Amino acid sequence: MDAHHTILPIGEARCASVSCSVCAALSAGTRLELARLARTRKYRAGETVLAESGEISFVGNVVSGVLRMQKTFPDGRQQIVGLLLPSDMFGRVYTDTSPVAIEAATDTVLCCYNRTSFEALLERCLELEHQVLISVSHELDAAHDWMLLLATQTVTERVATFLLILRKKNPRPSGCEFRNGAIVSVPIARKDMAAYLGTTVESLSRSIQHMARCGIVRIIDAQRLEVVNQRRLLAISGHGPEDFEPSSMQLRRAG
Amino acid sequence: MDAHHTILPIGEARCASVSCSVCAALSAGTRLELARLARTRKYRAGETVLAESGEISFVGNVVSGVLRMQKTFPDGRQQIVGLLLPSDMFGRVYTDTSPVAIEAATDTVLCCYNRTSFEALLERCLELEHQVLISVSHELDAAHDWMLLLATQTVTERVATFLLILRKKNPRPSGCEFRNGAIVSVPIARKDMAAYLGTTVESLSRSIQHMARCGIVRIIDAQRLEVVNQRRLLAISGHGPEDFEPSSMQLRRAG
DNA sequence: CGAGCAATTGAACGCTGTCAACCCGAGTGG
DNA sequence: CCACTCGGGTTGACAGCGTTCAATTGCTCG
Repeated sequence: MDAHHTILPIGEARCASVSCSVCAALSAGTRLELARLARTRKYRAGETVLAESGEISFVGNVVSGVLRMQKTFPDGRQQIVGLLLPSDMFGRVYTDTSPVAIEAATDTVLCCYNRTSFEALLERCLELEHQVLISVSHELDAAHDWMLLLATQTVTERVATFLLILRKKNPRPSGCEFRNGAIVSVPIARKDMAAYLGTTVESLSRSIQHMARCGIVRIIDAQRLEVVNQRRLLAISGHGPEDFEPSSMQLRRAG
Repeated sequence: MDAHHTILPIGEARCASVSCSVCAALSAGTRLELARLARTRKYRAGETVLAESGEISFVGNVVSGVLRMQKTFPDGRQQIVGLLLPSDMFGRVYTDTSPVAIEAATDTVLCCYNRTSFEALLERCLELEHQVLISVSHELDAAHDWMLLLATQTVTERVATFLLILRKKNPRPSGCEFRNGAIVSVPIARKDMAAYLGTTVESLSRSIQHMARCGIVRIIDAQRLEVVNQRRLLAISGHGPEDFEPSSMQLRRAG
């Protein structure tokens, strides 16, 4: 209904299929077929990409920005069940309606494929279906991890875990290694962060300020935190160092 | 290491492939190939089927009993991230190690397939990979639903939701329609129920006893509850009637 | 400059986890 | 047959974490 977002033909942003985690593992031929289907869409922060229980007319992957997958209760309570960062796939195949709402948490550029066309391609390309299956499996793993976090950890533990995840995902900016490499940029607002961590903005703020007073992090601004004492951050998170080492991430990539 | 469980050749329990949700959608040919791979395994309550971070040597589906998928923190806190009831699939393809522990919550009979053989079959049978993809997608939906429950609902709300889910899954026993049809059998112990609902046995007990005092349920024994007032149970759960469809009899008074 | 939003801070209440005791049925062994 | 043990389940008292309500600050935008 609302057409605030823009749809561009290919060519504009030259949809970065190569940087999509699913596409990256495909053969050149399949990737070419995918590229033919690709359309770029841009959304402003707050706009809805796919509505909860709404029709899924397209799927795709994030080029830039952040999408949130969220579910809402009849009484209004809502929870973010997943964040989608650049290269992540969104949408669902073989299903008509989306079980979650997908919204732009920031201004966002997406690389989209018409769902039925994508499904048709799936039928022909075994390797593509293969990749999609692996992608959904990883999403399931992430969901299980988050269930553990939501059900057993305190708010401060969750915040610590979230910061470590961000630190793992955001490869340190070019040239930064020691102190500067510990700067974590939070790509979303406190409100979304709270909804993702299953708490409130107030409790979230208290946790962050508390960690700052303890000298664990330093607050540069609302979106940027410097990890001053990573050891204590790890201890607070309740995880072992192995859960956030860059090496463990690369091992999982292989299918 | 522990070989308490028993492995039987086919024929014994005549692995009920037809009652497996994934297998049911397959063609006769594919089903036959699957049946050739099938081996029956039996586990006693408490035994481990697949260890967390352990090798996945086989996959399969539940014939009878209940499996729990659980994750454990370094400090010992643990959370059940999913229950597997008869006809549900367990295990994971294209992955060497299991991200969750899979344990028998009750005495259990499984229908198992060697994982590599199963994967080889997947490569040949598009429809099977198709079904597995759909199965994992549904698991993901369930995980998202549960995240919403864990993060936003109170313990009593979770209990109500859980009972309604059980009521939906367990088709009413033969011949029972009205009052008797409202008897929900809880297939697991309080301890597992608490771990699944992200709470403690004490809080769980209090919630159930409270609902009993309010005349919403009647406690027959620890494993069997009668739903006396389904309307209030639905109201407590925070869901609309549509979320638990088969019980749409409630709305029928108008026509 | 005022409106509006994001973020923070303070105070008080309440849900729920923790610790403890208790009940009860099922084994178990004398 | 009884005493004992053990595990599952229930109940009570209590403290604490976190939500809720409320107020304040700082910033952007019109």
